[in-house]
Amino acid sequence: MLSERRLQVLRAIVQDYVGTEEPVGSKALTERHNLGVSPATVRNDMAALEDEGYIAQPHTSAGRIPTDKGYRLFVDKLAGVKPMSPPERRAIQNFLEGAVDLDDVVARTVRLLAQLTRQVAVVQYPSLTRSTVRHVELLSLAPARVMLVLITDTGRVEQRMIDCPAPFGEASLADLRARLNSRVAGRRFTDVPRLVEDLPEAFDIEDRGTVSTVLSTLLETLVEENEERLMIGGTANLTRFGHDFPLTIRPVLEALEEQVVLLKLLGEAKDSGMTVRIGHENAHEGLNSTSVVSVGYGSGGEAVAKLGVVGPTRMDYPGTMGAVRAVARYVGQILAES
Amino acid sequence: MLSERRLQVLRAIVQDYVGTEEPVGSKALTERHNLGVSPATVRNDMAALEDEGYIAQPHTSAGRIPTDKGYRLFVDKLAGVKPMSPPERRAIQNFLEGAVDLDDVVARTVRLLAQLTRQVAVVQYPSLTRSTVRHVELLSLAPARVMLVLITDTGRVEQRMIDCPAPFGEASLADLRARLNSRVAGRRFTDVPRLVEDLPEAFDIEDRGTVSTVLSTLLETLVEENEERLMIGGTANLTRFGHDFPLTIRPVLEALEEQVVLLKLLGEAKDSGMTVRIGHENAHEGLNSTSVVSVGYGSGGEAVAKLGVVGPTRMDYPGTMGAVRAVARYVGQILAES
DNA sequence: GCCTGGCACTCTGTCTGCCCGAGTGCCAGC
DNA sequence: GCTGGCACTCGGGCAGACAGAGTGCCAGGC
Repeated sequence: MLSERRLQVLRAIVQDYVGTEEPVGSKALTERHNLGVSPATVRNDMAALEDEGYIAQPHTSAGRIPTDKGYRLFVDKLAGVKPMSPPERRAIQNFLEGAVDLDDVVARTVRLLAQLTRQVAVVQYPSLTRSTVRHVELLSLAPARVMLVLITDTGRVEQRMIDCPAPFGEASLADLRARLNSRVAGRRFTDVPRLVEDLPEAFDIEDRGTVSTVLSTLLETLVEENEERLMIGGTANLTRFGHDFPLTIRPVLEALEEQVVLLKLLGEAKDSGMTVRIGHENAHEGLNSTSVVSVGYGSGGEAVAKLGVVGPTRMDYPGTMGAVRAVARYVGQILAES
Repeated sequence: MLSERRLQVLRAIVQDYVGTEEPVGSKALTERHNLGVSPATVRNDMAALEDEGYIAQPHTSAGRIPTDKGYRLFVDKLAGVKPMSPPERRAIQNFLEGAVDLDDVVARTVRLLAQLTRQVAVVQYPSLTRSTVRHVELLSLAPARVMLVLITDTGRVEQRMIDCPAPFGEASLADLRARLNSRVAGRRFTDVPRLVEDLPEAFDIEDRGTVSTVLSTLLETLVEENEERLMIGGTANLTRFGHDFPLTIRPVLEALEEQVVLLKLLGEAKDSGMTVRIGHENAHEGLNSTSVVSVGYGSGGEAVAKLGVVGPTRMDYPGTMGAVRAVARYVGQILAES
């Protein structure tokens, strides 16, 4: 177990390193922090911290930098979440309130997060699987061609073109539309399959094929995972990464281009509360020198999607966590209102 | 006027520099290209080319590199467009044909372009202003709340929430929906305002307010320019830019994040034919050391949007132009089919 | 027992001087 | 107008020296 002072030393090292980007030595530490002890004592503490694996030396006779394990301890025990100041909160709220539609909400959220944290922001679109159906619309485009439009409570709209096995009259279509909506409107996606199961039986035999086709398209749309879109922004902030660029930045950019990777990344995060993955805790190799701070957000009490930021392990964790949490909260509010 | 051989020398310089990324000297040139003259002669030609501003020396006693003006001449006079090979064409077609909806078409196009050219790809969504209306749907969500869904011939769907000034019956809504569609379905966006102008007059006095509100929302949606979305990809290719990164890459990343900048960039390109903007020809400062190759694409003979790539001025112009042209052509085909 | 000041040691980053190679410009000759 | 030759310039790479920062350890003091 580490003594109180050693934890303080670790905290000081993390804070200084995050600020200066340079390995921090014992002398500088005592000068900048009121530890009440001399550099020599701090050196002893540092040696202990190094033995435990919390900090490391890039090379002999350099200062120390925190390891992933050190950051982990810092985040878990030594630092809280820095709340946003009232003016900041107001700015966030104002900025998000100007949004005109869902795309805009997401786009604004990305910008905001990127600006506040000066890092790369990732925002997942409110997910279909968690939300409820507001309305299903069926449009006849041709005798045997129907367009399905699904509107969700988060304001998202999905459309699918359907080629029917047989021509389908306008009356039958209206009938199907009415029955469908009375059953699924306001229901959660996960309940829909059960609710429409027996629907084909209510129709004439010659229409059943089409009804089934429409229903299965609807169900596909509901579960379609590749439709989990997301938006990223602030990649220019990657240039602040370190001085040894190309090698560091390239794999990160590559990872960010792969929506699949990002979705998995956000998916791995806890559903509730904030998740911080530090360095090698990230499964994806390209992100081994980054940390990901993510949190769920949603219109009700429930999270419908996640958002977060990707930055160097050497990041301002309290500030970043504060910003992420605040943004998630306000986005949730905006979604609930609209 | 430059002699034939001097043009050949310029062409050789561009080709070598693009290949090696290093200033090219007279000796290397004569070795790699069959110019039929000695290095000394080439040196004289180089001096002339430098006087004219086509090439430059990074410093005394280094080889020469092309200037923007040199690339311009190269693109205009010295190089053609390198056609894709049949296998490449087939690969492009196969890859694009797998797309399931418009989003997917655009996403695949971006990936494809980025991979083929190994540069940053930018694809504009088929623009609303050029296309036609397939269907307008109105849904009553609450007594005084209507959702407008606009479906375009390119498969794009836009939705807007409308708060009505007065409650609006289901019958009136159906009436409006029918009248609206009979007038605008299949028509170009630009014609819509004229076509719906007198529509409110057909309704009872108490409904006119709502009808007008709906119509104006529709018109807004049609012209809404900020809805000109685009997608980019291949930013990881920026890391191949040069060895002096941070300074070069940062402004480019920043420019790429600004949709407005990119839209303007594509907007500046000619409507037909391929546009190549080299280095300082780009209005945006951050892109002064990049070239942009763009071209319009569309489902019919007409361009509905643009796509292109952004790369270092030192790029393989013939190859890039070939890839951009080929992709645009096939995307056009895919859009026409769906 | 813990903290402290002092001292020797190590390593990095930087600066200097040096040399080599690549490339040029120019000139005289064919 | 082309060519070979020659002197000149400049950047890159390498070795050595040096200053600065930081450490580890030890003996002494509270």
